[in-house]
Amino acid sequence: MTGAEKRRTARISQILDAAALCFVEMGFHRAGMAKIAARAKMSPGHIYHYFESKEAIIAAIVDRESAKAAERFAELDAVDSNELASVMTERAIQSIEEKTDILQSALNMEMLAECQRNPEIACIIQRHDKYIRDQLTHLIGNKIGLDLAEARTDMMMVQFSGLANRLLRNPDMDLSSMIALMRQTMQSILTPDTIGDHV
Amino acid sequence: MTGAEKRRTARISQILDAAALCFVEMGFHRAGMAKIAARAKMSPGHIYHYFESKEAIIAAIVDRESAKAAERFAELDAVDSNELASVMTERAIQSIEEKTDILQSALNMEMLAECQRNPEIACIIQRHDKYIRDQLTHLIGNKIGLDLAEARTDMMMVQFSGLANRLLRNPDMDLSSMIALMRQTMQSILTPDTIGDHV
DNA sequence: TTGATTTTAGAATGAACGTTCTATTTGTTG
DNA sequence: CAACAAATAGAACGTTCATTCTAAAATCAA
Repeated sequence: MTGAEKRRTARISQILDAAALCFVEMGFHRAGMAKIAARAKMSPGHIYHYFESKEAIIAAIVDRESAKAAERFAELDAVDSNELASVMTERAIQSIEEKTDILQSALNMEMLAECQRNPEIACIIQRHDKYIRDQLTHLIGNKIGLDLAEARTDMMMVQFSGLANRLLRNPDMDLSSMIALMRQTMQSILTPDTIGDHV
Repeated sequence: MTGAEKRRTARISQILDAAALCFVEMGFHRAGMAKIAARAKMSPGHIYHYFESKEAIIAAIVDRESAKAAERFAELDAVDSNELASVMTERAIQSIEEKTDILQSALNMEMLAECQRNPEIACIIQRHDKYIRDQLTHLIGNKIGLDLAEARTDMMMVQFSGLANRLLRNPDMDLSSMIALMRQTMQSILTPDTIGDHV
């Protein structure tokens, strides 16, 4: 990578990092380019050498955040088949405990709200969602070897997003009982004969 | 109710209805007062005779939409105890099938995004969430008479919000299999001995 | 009907915002 | 080092937006 290319990717990271912070704090449409630029330590005008518009920055953020989530699922492919079910369960619990994921949740809601009126954003989100779903279905069906892998995947994904949603609506909720609930539900989803054959 | 009072409440409804439509289509912060006023068939300035600011309109919308959701749960109090479990299940499925709830989802996401930076909105949402949760816990614990009512309530609420979330992320999803999944999960939640005693 | 009060319209205001433009600095290359 | 290209700053522009202000229309009371 040449010096120019290095600088370019560094600047783009600066912009995306700054934008992500601003978006979490103020939302996509109240975060101004001036604020983003100040945080990225460059002039507003300079941002336009790397991004065509503010919309392009939003799209890039959505893509990056979705890709992050997808990557974490992809890591599970390397886990041993016998341990996979318990590793997935622990990962799920871990994501509840980590405070950092609340920031992620903030962006998630912003993204979901946005994808209902911005087709480009909707497309990005759907692409990553499909990737995660395919990945999980493969893990559950082929590696763990359970039947009805798609139904189990959907249950799991409902569980994940539902939990994030509830933590936003009720931030004072008792985390430990939520974790117990999540552990049990995950085990139930990843156990044979739990799901009826009428699905 | 005097003529003046009638007119007043009519105008307020006009404004809230118009605002709700605008907010669904463009989001809280891109929907301009001019658009809302045009849709409510009055001048922008006139809106300020009924609402102190745009923020106040947002708060009123959040309150109204949350109250609508809470009301639908309150209706279940009148249902016969023996039928309650199946009525709740059918209600859940119905809410998946109704296309109108997608509009509701749009507003929900907007509201959840907003409540992360607007404490007043957060307060409104938390109040209604607590009301719904208490209501459900009462129904499950006292009317149906199941143990571990709080845990079952939380599972149910996770399920609900999770499903709405997933339908946004993957609008082409097969509804009938989702409904089958929901029916089974609801039955599982509302059946004794489903939940382990370590919760 | 007349006077008073409320309701309504619509233009005016001032701030904020996304974007563009011009100029300056920095870095690279022959 | 000189000359050119890329990077960067920051002011300027045009627009949009929430809000305010002024005045007209409508309603009501007596």
